[in-house]
Amino acid sequence: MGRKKLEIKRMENKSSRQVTFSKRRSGLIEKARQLSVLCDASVALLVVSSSGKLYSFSAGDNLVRILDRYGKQHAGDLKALNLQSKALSYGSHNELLELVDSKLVESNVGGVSVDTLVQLEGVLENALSLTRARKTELMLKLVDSLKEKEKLLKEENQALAGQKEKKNLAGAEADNMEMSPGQISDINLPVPLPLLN
Amino acid sequence: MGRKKLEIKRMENKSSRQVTFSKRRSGLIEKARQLSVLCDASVALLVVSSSGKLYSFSAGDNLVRILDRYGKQHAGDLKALNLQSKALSYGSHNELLELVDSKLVESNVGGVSVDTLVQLEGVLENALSLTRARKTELMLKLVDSLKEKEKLLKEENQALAGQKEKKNLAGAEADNMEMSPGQISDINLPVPLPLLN
DNA sequence: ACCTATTGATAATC
DNA sequence: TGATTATCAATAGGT
Repeated sequence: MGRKKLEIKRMENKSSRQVTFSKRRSGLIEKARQLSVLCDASVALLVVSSSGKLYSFSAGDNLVRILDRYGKQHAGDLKALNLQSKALSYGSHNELLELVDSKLVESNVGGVSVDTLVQLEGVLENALSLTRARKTELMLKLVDSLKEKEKLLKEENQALAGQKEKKNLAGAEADNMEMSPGQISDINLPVPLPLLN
Repeated sequence: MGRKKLEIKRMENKSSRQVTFSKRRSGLIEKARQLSVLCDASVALLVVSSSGKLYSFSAGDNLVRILDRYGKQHAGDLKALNLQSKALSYGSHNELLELVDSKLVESNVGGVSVDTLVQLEGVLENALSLTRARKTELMLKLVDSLKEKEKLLKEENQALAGQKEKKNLAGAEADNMEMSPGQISDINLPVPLPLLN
């Protein structure tokens, strides 16, 4: 559609190519918007120019959420491309993110209230803290039970060694552990770790 | 374009909405393809129908690679806003949010989008995930070392008990632990926990 | 950026 | 769905 029929192949003239890129990109975005509105759909559009500049657009839903949905349906593909970690970081706490996103969408029209975001951050962090705390608590129980067991075993061990000494007059070679309980405690993980690095 | 001018608003008739969805989706994809070929660009397109079905298309490059480029580009935005380092450092969320706030006010209309903030959420979550993962890893090491120690103690214990039996002909009352290793393993915390509840 | 001759996309219909 | 076609919309080339 234009003054001349245009073959669909790479335009050789650089300037007209740029002009066409700009025009058609706008047109594409408008079409995407219309599709979204008319048909109640969500559309995400990413365009990378030959010079590497990125243009993104979304309608009907937040772009990140659309990408996330794609990520969920193609976890295998992502894994193959070593992007799994990203997918997982979104996926595992997906519930929360969706909550956050919905709240964001809620307060979208009047401009996003930072106060709302602060509140959401709080909620998110709270939830994560809760999870961490719970996990830590349970793991600490595990560790405690193991230490307790170790203690009992050592006591029994010593008792047996004592008996052995009484009954058997030969020397004993017990207590030959490489790690003392003190050393083990020093591995000490429950301490907050530096974030990333 | 069609027999009648069509207002761009949600089509009420369900069946015609579906037909239009299908047609316009095809048209949009064709436009995307043309843009890619004519202008030597890469295009990624994700469409989610109102029923939740996902359609994806890409031209000029692999879809996942385009999405990945988006992720990197976005990371760049955050970095440009000097948020990345702060987000990754250990500072309080309030501090970070105040920074976000000020940046938002600064570049009010043109710059920072909700998408960016959502991405920020992702960064924070990622960081927290990493911390949790590291903590878990170290705690697992602790647990492993304790289990190893337990195993050694038990072995020694049994050896001593065996010696005791040999030397001392009376019966033995060893192995009287309340928790078997199996029971302890069942506490099993390293498994991802449900978020909130 | 703006203009318009033209081509392209598509709404209604079958 | 798929095909047809009267119309509307996008845009190529020019200014």
